[in-house]
Amino acid sequence: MLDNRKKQILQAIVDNYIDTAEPVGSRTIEKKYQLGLSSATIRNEMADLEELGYLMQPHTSAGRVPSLTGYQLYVDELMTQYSLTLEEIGVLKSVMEEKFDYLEKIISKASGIMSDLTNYTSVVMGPKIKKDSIKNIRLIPVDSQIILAVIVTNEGIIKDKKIRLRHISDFEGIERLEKAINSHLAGIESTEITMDRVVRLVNEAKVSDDITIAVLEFIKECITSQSKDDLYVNGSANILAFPEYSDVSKAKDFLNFVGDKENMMLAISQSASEAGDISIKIGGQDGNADYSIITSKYKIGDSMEGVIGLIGPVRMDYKKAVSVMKSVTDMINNKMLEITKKEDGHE
Amino acid sequence: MLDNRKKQILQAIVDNYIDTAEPVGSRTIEKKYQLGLSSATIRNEMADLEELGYLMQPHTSAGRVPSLTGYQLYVDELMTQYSLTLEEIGVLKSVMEEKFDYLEKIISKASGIMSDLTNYTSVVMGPKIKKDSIKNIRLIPVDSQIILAVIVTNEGIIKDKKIRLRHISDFEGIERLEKAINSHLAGIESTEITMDRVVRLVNEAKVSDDITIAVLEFIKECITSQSKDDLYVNGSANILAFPEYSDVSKAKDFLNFVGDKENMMLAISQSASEAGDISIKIGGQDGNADYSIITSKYKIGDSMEGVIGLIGPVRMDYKKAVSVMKSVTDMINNKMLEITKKEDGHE
DNA sequence: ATTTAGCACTCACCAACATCGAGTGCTAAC
DNA sequence: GTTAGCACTCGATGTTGGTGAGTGCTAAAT
Repeated sequence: MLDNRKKQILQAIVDNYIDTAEPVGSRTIEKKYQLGLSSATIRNEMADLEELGYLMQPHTSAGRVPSLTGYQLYVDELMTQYSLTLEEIGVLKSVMEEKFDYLEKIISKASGIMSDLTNYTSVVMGPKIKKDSIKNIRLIPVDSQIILAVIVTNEGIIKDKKIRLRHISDFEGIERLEKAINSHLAGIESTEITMDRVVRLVNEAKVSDDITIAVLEFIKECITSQSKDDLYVNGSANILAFPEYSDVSKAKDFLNFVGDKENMMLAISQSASEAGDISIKIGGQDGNADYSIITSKYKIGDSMEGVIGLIGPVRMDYKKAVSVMKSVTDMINNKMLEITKKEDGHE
Repeated sequence: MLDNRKKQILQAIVDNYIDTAEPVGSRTIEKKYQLGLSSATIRNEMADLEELGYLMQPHTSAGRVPSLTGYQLYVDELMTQYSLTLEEIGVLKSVMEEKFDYLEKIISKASGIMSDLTNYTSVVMGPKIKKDSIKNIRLIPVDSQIILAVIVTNEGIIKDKKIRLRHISDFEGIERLEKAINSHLAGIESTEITMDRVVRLVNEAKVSDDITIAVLEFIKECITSQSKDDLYVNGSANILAFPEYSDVSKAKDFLNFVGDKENMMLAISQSASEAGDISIKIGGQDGNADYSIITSKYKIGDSMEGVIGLIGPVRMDYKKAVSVMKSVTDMINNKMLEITKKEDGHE
């Protein structure tokens, strides 16, 4: 479709624009990137690229700026690899050497690292538990009103939640419910939590509905990972460093977007679900969006998976972002392995 | 010290400046506030007020702006009461009617409401548990590596934490530890958690040090309220709406300040501890601060207390902020009463 | 048939300059 | 003690012309 020379030029333009945030002109390309072409030729090619929709001109006598399609082509075909600097590797290493006990700490640290290294806004979604890897569920009455529900996965990760009820008296019932849930659990899907199944459970456990429903809600939450508490956002103030957000109202929009956790979870999980390992969503596709979202899935053994993401201006350093994200994903995987391995060694 | 007329004029100036964010001149005061004085007289008084240190002039031919001491006098003596509008009362009412099960939900909702109503950044610190109101502590091993530690207060509020250890085998030891802690608990102070005490506990429980230390750490956290998870910050993007933060670098400083939870907890608890019910800290006193912090304590029965706060530009609508804060504090108290009453009815 | 040099043209950006007006301080009259 | 009047200050706003980076086009060079 696009001949080689056009691609080279497009790549140079995108690279340069990502770097400088300024429309790039033909002379800049001629001097900075030795393509063996005169500015006039580049000029002609640029006119072509504009006609094809890969470039845009803010005004007649300005340089060119990549269009969304331009960025798309860039991330799909043109983008080169970025290698982390020694310093960056150092930061990652130092984190690798820290001891982590809990999933949450790793997750939140990962988010911090990502935003530190990229200066973009990072977001990490706590893992959802895969249906078939729940080792067991415990229901512990701690008070006359509160049950602590705990899910333990095969990998030894636990999630817990307090369930508050009007009054608990039927302790044996809760025990029966615990048993009933554990035995019916194998391979439960969130969509399979139907009234039917609930009725059967209630019958078996002979415990009041409200307890059962609350517990099942919790399980569903773990499977679909829809808890706001599991979302870690970092470095949203970074956005202000980018000239495209020196307009305060734009910055405000952005911060409101990133601050709204529901919204954010939706955006992240949508973006992630559509693609495989790493997905890049270039601004404006949601209609309301002036920024790009890069997401990557991480896995904890076979039992859990979650998503990490970076959000920044459309003029984002995609190659750096992608490479940092890969490293962080690896880091999470390794650190989790460490935690879960520890247990295996002992049992 | 200050005669009445000077106070009136100072009040008018502060009120107006809070409203408009613009230096206020003598003519404005003459027209907007009927003090029965000509602009010339007001001018003279303003010159006096400036000499006394209550006002400042950005430049020779501009109006006057309150100085920090000016604000201080204003909040101490001059500030009138603000009554919430019907609309604002409506918002609060609608929240009052919602059902809340959990402390955390109320807390986080309260934070949201506060920032919505004032357009400032709100922060709510989860309550710390008073030492003498811990009903009991439970240690529940849920896995070969994890103990769930749960504190239940007299009011029926619970806090819990996962404690991960290398390997747990000594289940009886944990039970002994639980008993030992519960019996030694009466009147424990965070400062009293010394090596000494730990040793004694370990001796009594005959369980390994690391478990004991981890559990005591958790208790300490609950007593001193030093958990980052219990801090809810809302509406930090609001700051961008204020002209004093249209300078992006200032806005960035602010957002970084508010985003740093450790920092924030320190600032809030310092501010709150110094005064009684409501404390107003006017910018700059920390050296690094360009903004004001208003804090108010809330209580849950006799067993817990926490802090809510508002952070905004020095030119803050103090009267509104204070009144909203009072209402929200009341709301928290009432809602908590509801939750804890529920239990009393049953027991 | 490309590529390139050359040139006229466009347009954002900036500095210099003038203008405006809100606000002051001071003096003199009330 | 208060106020009217006036000269003065100084930031904000608007205008103007120059500058330079960049373009598109044409004609010469390869």
